[in-house]
Amino acid sequence: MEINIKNNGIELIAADGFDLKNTFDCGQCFRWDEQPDGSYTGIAKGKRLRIYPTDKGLFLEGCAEDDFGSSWRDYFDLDTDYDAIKTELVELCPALKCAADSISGIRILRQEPWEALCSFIISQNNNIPRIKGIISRLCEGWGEKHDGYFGFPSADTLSRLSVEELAPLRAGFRARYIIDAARRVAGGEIALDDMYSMPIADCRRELMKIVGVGAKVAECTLLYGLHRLEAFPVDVWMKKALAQSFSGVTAEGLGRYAGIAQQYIFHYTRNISS
DNA sequence: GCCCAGGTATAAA
DNA sequence: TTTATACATGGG
Repeated sequence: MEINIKNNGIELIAADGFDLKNTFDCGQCFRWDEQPDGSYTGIAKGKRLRIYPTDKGLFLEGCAEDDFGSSWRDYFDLDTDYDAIKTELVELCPALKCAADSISGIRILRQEPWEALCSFIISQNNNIPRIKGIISRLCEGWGEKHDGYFGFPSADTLSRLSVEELAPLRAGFRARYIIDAARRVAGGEIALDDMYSMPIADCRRELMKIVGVGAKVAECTLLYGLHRLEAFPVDVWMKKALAQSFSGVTAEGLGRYAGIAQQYIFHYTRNISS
């Protein structure tokens, strides 16, 4: 990975394996927004960044060299070769080729586990614009304030709130789920940081102890918050697609990168039917 | 107004 | 074990 260090940011050279729209707007994250000029701005790990294409690659505006090394390089998963993963998946399952081509340059971000868990609790039976709105209010209401923006509130902070105090969030029936998750995580009953290496079946069972966390939210947390690429979130659309266009395709059959294949299939089936 | 959203808890069959 | 329904809210 070649980089150019400039005075106001860092340029990634030949970042053709990183498509901004397919990465930020695929439904895996909720704090990145496309701007009118085509750039994306987002907040992660308590830091803010603006990112846009250049003729040579991508420019990370406002990114200091040490922030790149300690945060963004990891967050964008820049040391993983997604093209090689795609090749492996298509060899394993040739039917995936069209689906993979429909979302080229997607990367699975290394989001923080608590933020992912909380975000996907909020996402249930909800639409993306409103999910983003709720998360935005959550951060502005209880997140740590930085220079003009807010970080994602910790489980510890949220664990001290009551459902009533969370009313301004307008999260509806999900408010008590958020509180339950925050209390179990803050209290140490659910050890998210252990889930990077625990057997995935154990992770699923632990996560589903939280009220409001079912199979789908658990898989999303594992895939997007813990970078467990073998996790395989399946919703009703996916079930239909798997039964029709991808019959016989299962998480077990797809192996260690099932979650990436899932993103191919999800995006592909959403596009052809809308 | 109406439909429905990257689901889940709960109660029935 | 599988199938129906309510759930809070608001975007389109």
